[in-house]
Formats: sequence, structure tokens, C-alpha cells
Amino acid sequence: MQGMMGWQDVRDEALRRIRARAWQPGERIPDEADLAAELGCARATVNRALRDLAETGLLERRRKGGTRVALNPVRKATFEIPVIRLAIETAGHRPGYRLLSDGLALPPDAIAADFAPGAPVPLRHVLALHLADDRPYCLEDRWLSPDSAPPSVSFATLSANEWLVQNIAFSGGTLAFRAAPADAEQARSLECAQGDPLLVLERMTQASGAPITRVSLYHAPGHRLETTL
Amino acid sequence: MQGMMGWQDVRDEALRRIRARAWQPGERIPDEADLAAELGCARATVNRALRDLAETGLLERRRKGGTRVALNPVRKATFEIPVIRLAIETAGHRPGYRLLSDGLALPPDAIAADFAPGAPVPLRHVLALHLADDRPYCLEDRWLSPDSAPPSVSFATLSANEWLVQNIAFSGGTLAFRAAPADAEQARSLECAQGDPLLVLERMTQASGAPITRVSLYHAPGHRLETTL
DNA sequence: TGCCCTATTATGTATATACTTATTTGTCGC
DNA sequence: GCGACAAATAAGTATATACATAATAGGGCA
Repeated sequence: MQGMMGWQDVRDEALRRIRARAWQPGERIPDEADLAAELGCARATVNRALRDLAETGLLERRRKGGTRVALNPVRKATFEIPVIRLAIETAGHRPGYRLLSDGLALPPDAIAADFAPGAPVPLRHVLALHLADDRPYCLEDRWLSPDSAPPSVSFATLSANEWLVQNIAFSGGTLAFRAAPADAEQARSLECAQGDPLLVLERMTQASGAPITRVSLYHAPGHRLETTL
Repeated sequence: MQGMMGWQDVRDEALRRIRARAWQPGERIPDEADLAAELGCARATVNRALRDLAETGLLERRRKGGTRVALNPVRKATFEIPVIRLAIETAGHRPGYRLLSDGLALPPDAIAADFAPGAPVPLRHVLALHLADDRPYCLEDRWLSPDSAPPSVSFATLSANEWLVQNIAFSGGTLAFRAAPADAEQARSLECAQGDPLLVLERMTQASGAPITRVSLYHAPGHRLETTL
């Protein structure tokens, strides 16, 4: 309407109307062309603004169906998952790394299923500890498809975490959070009591459809993973 | 180059080059105008594609500085945080809800600090249990600014979670994950053993700068929060 | 050498226009 | 009333153009 409606202004105005209940939940809002006319900007600008709101889950848009205010706004939180060493550094600590074990082994059924549905194949199993200021930060428990990381690649000084990021073309995967009690081995590595609750981050990584690696990161007790919305 | 380079095609081509190391990590890639010329499309189309890749953390873009392949690709995982009832329903269970307690109380220091830096003010404290197929799903432990939810609003049948989503204009906040042992009360509510590791989701919600609510969701043991990358 | 100012540059954004595509809505025939 | 088909519609995308903005690079000056 008044000078310079940028797409962020349009988004903010739309947000205002949603909040003020000028546009009721579930209700259809004016189409892009009308809004553009009303606000005195181009349709592309309105499109950009509304697309943005749709991405955050506040609006639902469908061709021909128009745009409506989401009935149950799904909040979308985005976490940044950096390389572990960097996470430690940006938290202001001195990163450390210790390889605990590395060798071929038959994975437990749950993990084998992710790799090959049929026969259980030996996989490379790497256990490593990440340290922050010489204190245990997290235990990396990783299973690797032998194709992706040949035995010649050593994880003695460079963590598998870091090697993979730099050498494997990532394509997809899953990420999950859970809480688990520390078993005897984990407790020893993380210098905590057995049974202490650990925040576990499980990641399954694929490249071009084939599973590459399955890692569980057992964070030391008290660890908090935070993000802003 | 050949027919119809849509922005998604441009994005895929860029992705291909990154993966093939045609564009090395840290290296600067051709600017939008050049790429547009090379691929035979408009600069706006290239812009859209590269902006998309930048949002996922694979590229870093700066005005005048150009675009370069991220040195340490920060994976950005996006979680959808639906209303709890919906999460239960989409998991194929029958949602249930039980209000455990609701009243004014002085919050612990850690929480009081989030609301008013100075004097500790009584806040509305709501404890409620969410059920899936009549089994405990998660315990909602919420502190509310009295302004945002007047005492007249009852959470007896409608969870605060749901009421807030539908009635409060959300503007910002933080989200954190941690693992914690179940205390006596939580164990009783969630029907688990004391000390069992619980996945805790902590959320602090603000509207126009002022803190609205601080909630901890204690999930029943075994809970897994998953997302696809 | 070191500092400030300016010109340059690549991205960011706005705009009008045109065409595409998914969906819905309405209509016709049964 | 019902089902198939056609018309209408609103978002999705592509494009050329123009201007804004941030940040670098380079030059002049002390």
C-alpha cells in the first residue's frame, strides 16, 4: 500500500492478519492477485511471501484451491547438525578425538536390516570418543558399509564423522533422537555411571539409494541440543 | 541448456557438480549470470535454485563475495512439531488426555529467570498427561505467563498445548532436547521406573518479545523422534 | 606501510508478463 | 442423482529488466 512493500513486509502483514484472526484458521484468504492489488505490489512478491509462510506451516496452499490458514499450525524446527569437532569448537571448547576400536564384525539384527535385507554381512564397526577440553563429549558408535570406506582409510586421527562429510556424496537418510541408559561400556567411555540417561542421536545415511553408514552418537549426561525457532 | 530448465533442474545440476567434486568444497562457483547463460535460463531461475541449496547449507552465498561450496556442510534437519494429539493420531493411536494439576505457583529459579529477570512471580503451572491407546505417551509440564492464559481458560479437556496453538500469536522461542532420568512423580505418571531415561523436549515460546510459556515434554521411555533428511 | 574512500561486483529484490499445471466446479448426458 | 467431461481458476514457474545493497578490491593519500 504505502512505499516499498518488500516480500518480507507482505509476509509480516499476512502474519499480522493471521494473528489478529482477521484471517480465521481454516479460512480461505484472498488470492495472490487480489492481495497484490490491495498491497500495491507485484503478484510475484505476494507469492514469495505466502510461499514462505506455507513453508513454515502457517498456511496451506493448493493450486486452484487457494490459500488457507492452517488449521493446526505445524511448527517446523530446524536443527543444524555440524561436524562434531566444529560443534565442540563453536561451543568454545578444545576438541579431542580418540579411536577406541575399528574392525569388521557382524552387526546386530536391527542394524543389519538397514543395510542388507537378506543375509547378515560383516560391516566395519568403529567406536570413537570425542572430547571437549579433555572431557568426554560424545561416543560415536558407527557401522559402515565396506564399499564406502575401504580398510585403507584409517580413522585413527580423523574421525569417521569428518571423513564421511568430506568424502562421501550425501543424498538422504534419517535422523532420530532418543534417550537411553548408558551400558557398562558407554559408562566407562563417557566417565559416567551405568544407567545414566544419555541423549542419543541416530543417523542413517544413504547415497544414491544405498545405505552408507549408521551411526549412534551417545552424548555425555547433561548434554542439551538447542535451536531457536 | 536443453529444453525447459526449471529451477529444480538447475538445483539438481548444481547438486550433481558438488557431489562430483566438479565444484570443490570451499571453492567459488560461477556467478548467477554465467550459470544462467551456460544453462540457458534466466538469472532468476538460477537464483531460486542456488538460494534453495544455500538454505539447506550446501552452499554459502554472500553479496559481492559470490557463491561457494560449503566447506563443512552443515546438515539442516527439520523437525515437524505438531500438536501432541495430532502426533499421536498420525502414529495410528487413539489420543487421550488427562489434566493432573493446574494452579499458581512459584517457579524454580531456572524457569523464573526466563520469565522475569528480577523478582520471582507466581506463574500458572499445568501438569497434564497425554495418552496413546490409553498408555502414557508424554507428560506435559508447563509454566504459563498469567497474562497469556487467564484463569478462566480451563485445560481440563483441551490441552494447553492445543489451546495455545490456536489462541496465541506465536513469534519466536527456543527448542531443546535432552535426556533426563524420571523422577518419582514422572515415573508414576508415565508408568515407568524411577530413573528410567526420558527424552525431554523443552520449549520456550515468546510472543512479541515477551515470554509466554515454558514447557517440558517428558516422553515415555522408548520414545523415538524421527525425521528424514 | 597503513588508512580511508570509492568503484566495482555478485547477490537480493521488485516488477510486468506470459504460460503451465493441478484442482475444482459446473455442465451435460444418462 | 450420478458419472464423465469440459471450463474456469489460483497457484507455480519462467523471463527480461531494473534497481538496491552489501562487501570486496583497488587506488589515492598521509
